[in-house]
Amino acid sequence: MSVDAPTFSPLYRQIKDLMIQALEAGEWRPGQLIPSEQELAARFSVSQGTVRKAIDELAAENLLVRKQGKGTYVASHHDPRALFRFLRLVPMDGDLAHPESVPLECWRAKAGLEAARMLGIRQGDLIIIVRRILRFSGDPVVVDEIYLPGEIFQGLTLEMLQDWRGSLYSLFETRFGLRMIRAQERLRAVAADRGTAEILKVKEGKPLLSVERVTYTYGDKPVEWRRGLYLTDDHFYLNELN
Amino acid sequence: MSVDAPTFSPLYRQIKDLMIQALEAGEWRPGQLIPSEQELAARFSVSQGTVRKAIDELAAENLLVRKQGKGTYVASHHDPRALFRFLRLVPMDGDLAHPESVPLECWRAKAGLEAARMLGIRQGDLIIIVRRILRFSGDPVVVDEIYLPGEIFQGLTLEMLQDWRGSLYSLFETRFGLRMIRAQERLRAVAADRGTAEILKVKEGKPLLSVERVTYTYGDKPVEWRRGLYLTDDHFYLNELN
DNA sequence: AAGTGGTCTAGACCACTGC
DNA sequence: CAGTGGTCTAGACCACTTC
Repeated sequence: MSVDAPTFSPLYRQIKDLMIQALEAGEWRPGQLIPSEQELAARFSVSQGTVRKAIDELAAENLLVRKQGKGTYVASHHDPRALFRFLRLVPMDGDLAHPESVPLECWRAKAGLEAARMLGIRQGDLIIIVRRILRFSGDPVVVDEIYLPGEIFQGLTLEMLQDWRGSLYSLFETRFGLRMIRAQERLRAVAADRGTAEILKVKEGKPLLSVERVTYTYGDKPVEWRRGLYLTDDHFYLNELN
Repeated sequence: MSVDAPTFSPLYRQIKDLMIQALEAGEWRPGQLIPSEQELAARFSVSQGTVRKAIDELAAENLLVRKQGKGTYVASHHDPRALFRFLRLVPMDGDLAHPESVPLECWRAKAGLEAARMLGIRQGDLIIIVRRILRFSGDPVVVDEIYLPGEIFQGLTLEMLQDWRGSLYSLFETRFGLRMIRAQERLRAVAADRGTAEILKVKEGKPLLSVERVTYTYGDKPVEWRRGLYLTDDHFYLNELN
């Protein structure tokens, strides 16, 4: 009853893997221009069309960004368009104001059973926990609790978070060389506990949208686990089903 | 300050549009095999590679399904894999039992302001409303209220819904020739009202996940508006962010 | 004008399916 | 074996950006 391993890997996929290695190794950094298709074709000794197909897939996975006439760039969370790739919360009245992140706390702890499982580390390993709120045009709408593996995020402090202008992930990218590739979210409806209710200025028991997210970097390695509680009176979570 | 219309449309995209027309006109029906790439290349007087790129995009949009060695098929909601394309609710304990749909009511009404706006019809136009529940291994988990334009769904009855084995969309496909292409969902957390609470066997005020969905057919035409209330004690809404 | 990605073609060969 | 989609190549030309 053994299942055969895939016995055939097309050339363009091998090239793609080589390019992922180059990205992972930091040879090409976020925001930078990578070599032209012609150069890559020469480097890997394949035709331009083959490199092209590899880049096509990497662009579809949001690892690279093509710009006609200019070249191909490594995707970066500094790009303002990247912000809403993971944040699906939208104001009900087309108000496009960017949310403002307000870090509240940042402390060290030992990983419990659940955090360890979600982050792929051992129970008892050092983790860093961040609490922050997200405000839309001044009003607190989201309370986030973010669990990070201590090994990767050594040196992260509340000050660092508070001083940073930009998204969390753009900070992670520049300070820790971490690229967030994809994420998985599990949504449920829950009742607001006392503390959360106070922060969001609602009554205890208020229905909130609970969003648990595990975020992965290269090689499907989990590097962030967070739980957000969203107040959905004036906002909703928008999801496109294709 | 005028914005230029896209002044250039590549050949493969024109071919793609022609193929969408063939799908829309019913020349190729769900589940059927379409002509081979060679035949299509001859029919449209382009190279196979150009047809290929058109099909690539249609396959990426889930309108077509390629099967190596066999040919290219028109996607169908009869395909069991299609079921979970739109239903993102997953049991917390990897229980893969398929949900069971239980239609409760089906009646005619005139479209109110909101239904008319969502369905792109005029206020007062005939609509059909369906109420049903979804059960996972016997337990009611979802209450759906579904609004359909009367013009398209003439003749839909509760009996028809109850007799049907399979998903709603597969019924719509065979009985009304309607292909659901994509959908948009807006999620919020709400408190259970009296009636819903009774059906789901929970207390009034229980936090529920409200899922509003607008579903589109060819040409981005909305043809269904539904609101579901999901009980998320033993299930969650799973979303992949890529 | 030079360099980039984007399109289009034609042909060869590979992998998979069904007869 | 023939027919299908899948891969790979080489070359020509187009559209966009920059100098």
